[in-house]
Amino acid sequence: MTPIVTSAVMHFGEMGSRWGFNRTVGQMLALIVLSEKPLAAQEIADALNISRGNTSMGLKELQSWRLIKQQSVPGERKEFFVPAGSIWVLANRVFEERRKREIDPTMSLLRDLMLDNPAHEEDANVQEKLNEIHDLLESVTAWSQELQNLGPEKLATLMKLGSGVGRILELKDRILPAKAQS
Amino acid sequence: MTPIVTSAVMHFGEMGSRWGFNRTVGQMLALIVLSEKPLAAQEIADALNISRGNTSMGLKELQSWRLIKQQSVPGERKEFFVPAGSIWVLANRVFEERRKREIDPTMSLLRDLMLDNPAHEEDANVQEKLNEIHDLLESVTAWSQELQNLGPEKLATLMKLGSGVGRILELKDRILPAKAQS
DNA sequence: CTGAAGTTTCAGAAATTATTGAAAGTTTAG
DNA sequence: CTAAACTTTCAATAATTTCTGAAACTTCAG
Repeated sequence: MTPIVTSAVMHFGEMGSRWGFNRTVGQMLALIVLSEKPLAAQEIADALNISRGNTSMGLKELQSWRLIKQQSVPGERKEFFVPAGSIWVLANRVFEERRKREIDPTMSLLRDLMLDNPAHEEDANVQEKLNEIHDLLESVTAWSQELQNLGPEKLATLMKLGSGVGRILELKDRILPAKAQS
Repeated sequence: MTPIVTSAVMHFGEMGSRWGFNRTVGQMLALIVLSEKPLAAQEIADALNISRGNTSMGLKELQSWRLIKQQSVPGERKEFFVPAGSIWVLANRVFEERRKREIDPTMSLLRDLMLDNPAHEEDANVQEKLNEIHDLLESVTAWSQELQNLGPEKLATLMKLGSGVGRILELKDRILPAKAQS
């Protein structure tokens, strides 16, 4: 590993836990993404100085996040690993996976609690608050979906618009009917 | 605590670590948000069955996230705690705080690495990839800023638009000049 | 079928993170 | 100033998470 790669790998390791996986999994991801060629499990273990067993578990986890995929190299017995797609794809996968783990279970619980009939009078207020949280989470997830569907280029266009989005929004009543008309 | 509140508090505890804080901090946040009245530290410790010391640290952390604030109740010696704002405000704070911890350090490192002059030839490719990651993170954070500035009502409007956003985007060249003209 | 090359599993060890509770600190009423 | 009421700190301990490495497993060439 060149010094630059080493820095990046170390950093992704440290950040790993904040991003939802552990140190070694973070390092492994960085290594695989930055590598020019497919990497074998043993190469990864050697580069990062971790046990072969740990490497195997880490690869399994990265696959469960759909961030890497196996690739057979003709003539070679062992399996090699490469990123599951472009940076944009990988970022989307992380988002999606985190949504599944961080938001979906909460939305589900909130829905259930809202259906429970209140056992106490103070529950009315509580349910209202839970409802508010639920709606907010729903909005945010629906929105991030929308952005994902746009793809990176359109996202960039939208970005350049900046606060212009607010302005467009004010105009939408004028625009959309016109569009419907055509 | 009513059964509904208990369920919610427990759930926020379990999710806590995924959201960036630990179990008890998650429980404390839920309790404070769902409570109708300001809560004293001792009440929180009792309700959650945790030590007074742990409570104190948890409150400190919630304050560092700017999710709760202290409130003095006239005639009372002790301090009480209430949410730092509406659900929308709290959600924004969590987003912002997480961005600071999860994205900003990485962007900063990536910028530095991109400035380093490559020691090896294979670094050229690596730097290109790092650059790509950097730009993506930049886009996403700028966008989430934008959404935060819009506020909840406009976000809702935008939401209803759904995939219409894509369509509007196609029209923007027609719209924005018109706007500039007026 | 055999064994070499490779991978996965998992019990225990190591490392990290969270929690307690007692001691030290702070604030205020009197 | 003193003492009661309350809060914070932090060393020790408990709980949790991660990592290792040896054993079990799989695959395939010969």
